[in-house]
Amino acid sequence: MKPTVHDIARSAGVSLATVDRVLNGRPGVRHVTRERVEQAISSLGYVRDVAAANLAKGRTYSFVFVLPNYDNSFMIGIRDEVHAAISRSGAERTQIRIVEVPPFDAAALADALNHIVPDRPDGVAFVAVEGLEVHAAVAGLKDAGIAVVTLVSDLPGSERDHFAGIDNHAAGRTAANLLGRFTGGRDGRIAVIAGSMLVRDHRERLEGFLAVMGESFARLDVLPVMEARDNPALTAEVVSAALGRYPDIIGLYSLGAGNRGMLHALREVAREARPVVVAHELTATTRAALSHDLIDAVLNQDAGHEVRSAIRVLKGKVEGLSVIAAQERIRIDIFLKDNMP
Amino acid sequence: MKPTVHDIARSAGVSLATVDRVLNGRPGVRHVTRERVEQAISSLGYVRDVAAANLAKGRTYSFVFVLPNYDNSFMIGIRDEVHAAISRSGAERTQIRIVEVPPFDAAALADALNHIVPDRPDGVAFVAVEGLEVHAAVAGLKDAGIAVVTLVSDLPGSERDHFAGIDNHAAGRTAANLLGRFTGGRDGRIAVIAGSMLVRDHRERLEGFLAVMGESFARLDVLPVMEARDNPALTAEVVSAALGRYPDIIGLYSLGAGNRGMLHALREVAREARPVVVAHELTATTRAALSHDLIDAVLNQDAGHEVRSAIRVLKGKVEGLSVIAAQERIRIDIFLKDNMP
DNA sequence: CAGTTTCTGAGGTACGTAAATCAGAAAATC
DNA sequence: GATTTTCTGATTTACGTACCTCAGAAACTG
Repeated sequence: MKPTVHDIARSAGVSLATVDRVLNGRPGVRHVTRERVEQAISSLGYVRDVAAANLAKGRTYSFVFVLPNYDNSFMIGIRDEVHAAISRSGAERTQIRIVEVPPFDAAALADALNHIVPDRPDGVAFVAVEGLEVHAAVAGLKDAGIAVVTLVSDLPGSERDHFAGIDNHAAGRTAANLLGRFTGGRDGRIAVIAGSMLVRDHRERLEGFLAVMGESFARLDVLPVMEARDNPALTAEVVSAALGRYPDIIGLYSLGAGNRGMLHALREVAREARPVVVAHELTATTRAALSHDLIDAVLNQDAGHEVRSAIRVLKGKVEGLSVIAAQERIRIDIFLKDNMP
Repeated sequence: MKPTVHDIARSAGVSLATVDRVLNGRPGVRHVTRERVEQAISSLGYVRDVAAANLAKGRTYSFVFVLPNYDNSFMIGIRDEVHAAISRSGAERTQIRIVEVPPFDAAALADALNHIVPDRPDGVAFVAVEGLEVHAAVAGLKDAGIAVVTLVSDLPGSERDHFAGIDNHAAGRTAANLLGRFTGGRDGRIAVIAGSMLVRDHRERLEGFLAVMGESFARLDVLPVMEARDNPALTAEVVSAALGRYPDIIGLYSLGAGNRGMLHALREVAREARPVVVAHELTATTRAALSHDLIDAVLNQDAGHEVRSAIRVLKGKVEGLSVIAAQERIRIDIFLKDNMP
């Protein structure tokens, strides 16, 4: 059956201690001996029994999740999922801590990350905000040998090990494709409402959206993006104003988290005059709007999947294991009212 | 830190052996003592360390996957995923065996399931075909204490523990919704091509499709479903004939696995006269067709997710553990050319 | 060649649980 | 009251790995 360290020791003609030294990269093994052991390992197809190893080590992985204390439904969902993971953590030999930081604040985020280093956790997951200080903080974490994963929002060019989130550019393209087709050949204007162009996700979504609009739906006239900082009242106002000013708005793309406000504005429009609406993130709000035909499609990233994936990847990094790539790719879910989960 | 059996023994004032008897339902414990131990377990919040337990037991889970030797891309994908799981199984204390059966053959499937019982595996996953003998076979497996999961195609009303697959009714509804909207207000006919109405998945998809077509898109005239047993040549012929006979076909729903044949027929139609096409399962074929605008949307069930989910659920059943419901729900993925993974 | 350093082997303990054996206590039976 | 049965406790071994100590061998150093 499955070969053990004992089998390797016997096969290589060395003692168990030497095998252990080779396996765990400890010093005190001559080069030739090390090679003999490695030869035996690969020829027997030995794989370390992670469960037994963890038991022996008594190791519990310690991870820190740095999350913005931003109270939109999606971020609340992320926090809930982390808490769910924490409640399961007993059985999974993981200890997870949440650190909250103010949203959209690179300095505060970098500060929080820097403060984590002395605790020497095994891994850190955080929602990235762009900024040189954040890049530096990531480098600091990596220098301390801490695994780093970005969550929801990425930090390309940094030393992070992995990004657990969606391709926002592709999400924007998908939104454009849906909106273009759902408007069904009619001409008209398209309004885009965003939170802030300072946030990478929103910017990327817009880029993708505009690209496809230009390529495939030239008949549609995309209005300049409206930024309303995901604030419900402001969003409602801005959307209302746009709909009033341009009666030929036949499509609306809400790429941020301002859905509540947007819906408020939409309800004031007569049913048959309502534009086609594509929004992001399946929450109680968007779910209800989907079933009442106020929103036509919702693009979603599965918060549970993202959080679980981040944890799996962190564990994998710590153990030096490979991950199942397909399992860790976060999909851009499209929900119509008929395929809501 | 995490309480162990030793802590419980101490807290309940009994020996380790007694705790073990209670934990593993072994006889030889007085009622009052058992209660004292259970009290200690719940008050300390003890959870058994599954890794340590498996190590001690030396247990390896043995599962059997019963799959049709049906060579469409999707089933090949399922088999590949099972093989991938097998190759990982060393590290996961699982031993997985594949049994192949002829497709759409209830008697052969039941026979295969019955033959598995004497091997006494811990769990069985199979692609269901309807039939009384299959229900009986499932009952036989359950009587033998074997966990049973249906994969891709369900067997409602049977004693199976879980279904790892999508809601095909909802998939059909989603297809109708997409097709209805993508045809953009135009009138015309819709053609539906299926494998066989004898297969539950196909039947359910059609039901859902027709329901939404009737509810929301009365302007579209759905032609009687064409069955071509997922045979490429036959499918091509049937689709070609339909497109020739009804020039006003503006939408096509391929709910089975006959995509290759359907695409062959579609390529003979001038680009601008092509209908809107919704198909199932993201394979190399449909993926290419999506990027070349031959297919407009693909509904997909993630084979990898289904297989991994089936294994997780089987393990959970054997261990008497609960599963993360959200993680085990197989989504109906919608892929446009922009959000293909 | 004695002394030092580097390598290797042997052996043990530990992790948390399962499972077995054996002995003693309590309860039931004769 | 002696015997049997049922319950309970104590103790031990095992699973596969990690990690520690100690001793001795081999290889270098001066």
